Amino acid sequence: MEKVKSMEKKKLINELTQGKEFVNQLKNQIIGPLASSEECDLLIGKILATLEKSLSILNLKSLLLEGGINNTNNSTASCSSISFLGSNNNNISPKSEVFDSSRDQLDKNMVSKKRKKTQQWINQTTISVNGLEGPCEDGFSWRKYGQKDILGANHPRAYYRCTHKNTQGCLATKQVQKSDGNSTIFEVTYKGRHSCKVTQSEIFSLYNQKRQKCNKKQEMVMFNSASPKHNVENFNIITAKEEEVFTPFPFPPAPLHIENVEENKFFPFPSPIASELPLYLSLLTSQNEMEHMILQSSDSDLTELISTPTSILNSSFGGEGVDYEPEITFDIEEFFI
DNA sequence: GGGATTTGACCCAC
DNA sequence: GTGGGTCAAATCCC
Repeated sequence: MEKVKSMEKKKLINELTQGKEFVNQLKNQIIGPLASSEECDLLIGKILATLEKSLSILNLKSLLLEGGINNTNNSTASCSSISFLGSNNNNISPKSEVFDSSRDQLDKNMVSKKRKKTQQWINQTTISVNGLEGPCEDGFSWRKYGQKDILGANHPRAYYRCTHKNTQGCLATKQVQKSDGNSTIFEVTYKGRHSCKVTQSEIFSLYNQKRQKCNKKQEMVMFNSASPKHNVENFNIITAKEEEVFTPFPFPPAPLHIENVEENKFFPFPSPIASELPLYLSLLTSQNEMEHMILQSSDSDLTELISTPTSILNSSFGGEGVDYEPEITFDIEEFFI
């Protein structure tokens, strides 16, 4: 058993190390003047493969440790956290085939009599942008389709869906609501996964547009960290995404979030929200730290690392309270297709 | 004029 | 019946 654990750990470290290397290469490709789309595609494929393997290992591990089903640590959606919420409070990895197939296996074994709801993946994030009117763009194109006063909430909740819903049938949606406690904090919940195709050039174009737009509105604090006017307290969102995310990147997340579990390209970070490529890369390079922690950690520590990776991401953002769940997955494809 | 936002009405799960 | 989510017509904005 110990041997298996050790092998697992080594495999994980190896995969993460490879992923990090690929990201660095990709970063150089993107930043470099001679970036070729073919090379970028190749690297992206490699990155996805390594991350997928890593996630598979993590998901299997967490599945074994938590019993697979109802592996909740009740960490849903605390303020300044990014998490996926499964239906019935099952915090299940949205897109992990490994996890889901394993869960299915367990379902078969346990013959759950509970009726399953349609899986819905929520990437909940919190953004705090002092002095700003709202959260920054997350790299996806959203259209507001509704707003509701929520019982017990001081601020209304705004509903957004992907602009490509009609043209491409993209079902990604997000909800944005100001925090009751702190009106400078926006709680963004991503649902569904982006199925729309956004080309790489579109992403960068969008990225630049958003950047300019946000600079105009003094919204892009993340790019103006030197400005004393702006302070991002809990910029969990890597406005990528989202988005989704998720997300998921809402990441995860983006972009991230998700009813379709059929795809197997994941990204272990929150929010599809994720939309700022540099931040993604920054996050990815934090694997170095993760790797370091894993190396130093005992097996139980690894579990803790998975369930409370706050410190890892914190270092990347220089902020506080960035949590993500082990189940969080992110379809990086959404950002690079 | 076309796309985005607003907002009241409607739907549906609980 | 209630509250959250979505629809769609009206309106706004570029």
